[in-house]
Amino acid sequence: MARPSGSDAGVTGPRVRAAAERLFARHGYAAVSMRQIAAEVGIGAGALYHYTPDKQTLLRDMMRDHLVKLTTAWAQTDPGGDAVTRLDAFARFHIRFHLDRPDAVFIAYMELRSLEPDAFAEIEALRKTYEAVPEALLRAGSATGVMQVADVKLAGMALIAMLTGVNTWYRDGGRLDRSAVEDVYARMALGMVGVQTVNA
Amino acid sequence: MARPSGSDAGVTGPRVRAAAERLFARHGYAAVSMRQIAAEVGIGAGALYHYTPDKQTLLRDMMRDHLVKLTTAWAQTDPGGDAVTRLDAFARFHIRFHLDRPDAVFIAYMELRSLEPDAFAEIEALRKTYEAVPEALLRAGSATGVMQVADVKLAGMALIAMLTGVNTWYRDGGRLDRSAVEDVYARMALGMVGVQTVNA
DNA sequence: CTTGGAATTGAACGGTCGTTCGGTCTATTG
DNA sequence: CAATAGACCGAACGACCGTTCAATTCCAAG
Repeated sequence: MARPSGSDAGVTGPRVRAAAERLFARHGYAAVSMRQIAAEVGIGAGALYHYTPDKQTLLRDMMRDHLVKLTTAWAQTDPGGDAVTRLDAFARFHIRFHLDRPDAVFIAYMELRSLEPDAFAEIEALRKTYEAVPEALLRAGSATGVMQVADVKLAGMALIAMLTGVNTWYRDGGRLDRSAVEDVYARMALGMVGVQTVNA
Repeated sequence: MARPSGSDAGVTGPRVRAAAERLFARHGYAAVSMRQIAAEVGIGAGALYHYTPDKQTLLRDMMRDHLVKLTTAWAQTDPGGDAVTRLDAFARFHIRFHLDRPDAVFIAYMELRSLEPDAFAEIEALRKTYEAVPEALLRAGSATGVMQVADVKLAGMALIAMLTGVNTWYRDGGRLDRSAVEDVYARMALGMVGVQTVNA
């Protein structure tokens, strides 16, 4: 037998990427076999090669897609205006975006080491593009004196690490919902750079 | 041939653990073979089994050692006294301890998924023990009113994520040395919970 | 100087890996 | 209704996996 009824590249392609994302996030790139991905989709291992030239490209494409979406989504969300408003918006955006796609986030952070040199360089550049966002924002707030930032670069890294950390513990249906978490973190983010907020 | 001259379990054992730690951190547990570890130590793969019953135990022991050392080291560093002093000390301690053993830290954070259920439960419990440290500390500062903490649990997680994040970018010989990094982060940690520090 | 245990080798086990490919069937096009 | 394009199967490739084990050699104790 071959080519079973109902087969359709337009459907199978996305399912391959989705299955790979789930499995890579759960078990790690190296620990997941092409046969496992294929089984999840319900096809033979050989058929995967209609959708990706190899396993490495599957990973690379998934990381690039995530990072490109991340930066373009912020560009569309950035409210502009004063630095405090923008920082508040950034903190909330980052948490929301990351909580919406935990698997992609996990992979983008943890599988950098699984990338071969070319792919690593590409992905690393995209990551740095996003890291420049809070940095520019803090620099602006620092320049106008509304924020007290001892070191813009460090504060930017600290901010991202703090916000991304939400993904390690947040679970839907827990004590706080997403918007409550956003509130608490936005306030801490502002406090971190010396902006006091009302309502203790 | 067998048993070459100079062989010594007292020397080889630690070298096996060190090689495994380096390789697991660099490439991930699943991506490292017993043969690679053995080659790094300069012995055959079979000889590894004099030092560990299996690969999984190698990982488990390494994670347990790290987390036990982490909590006992804080117990010996905790200055006691008021919450602000202790939080400052905690931030500095966490950064220093983590920068001193980046491989062990990386593994403890990233290879939880590589642990089989029993091992996972043990390691997870140790991790929670340490996470309770900043939480208790923030609760104390919040109770006396010297800190403004909207949510103790979240602030504790945010603090740890922020501090651990230093490991992702810090390199010796960079723009700032360790104590300068400690200064900046300790200040941000205090700001995060509403404690303003002098000297903007 | 002998002897026994410890450290190690290297071959071997069954299994899985990523990837290739010839053949086969289905859906679509003309 | 015939032909073509392409989705898929399943077997096969060589390589490597974690682990075991008999054989071998070295070191230390008596």
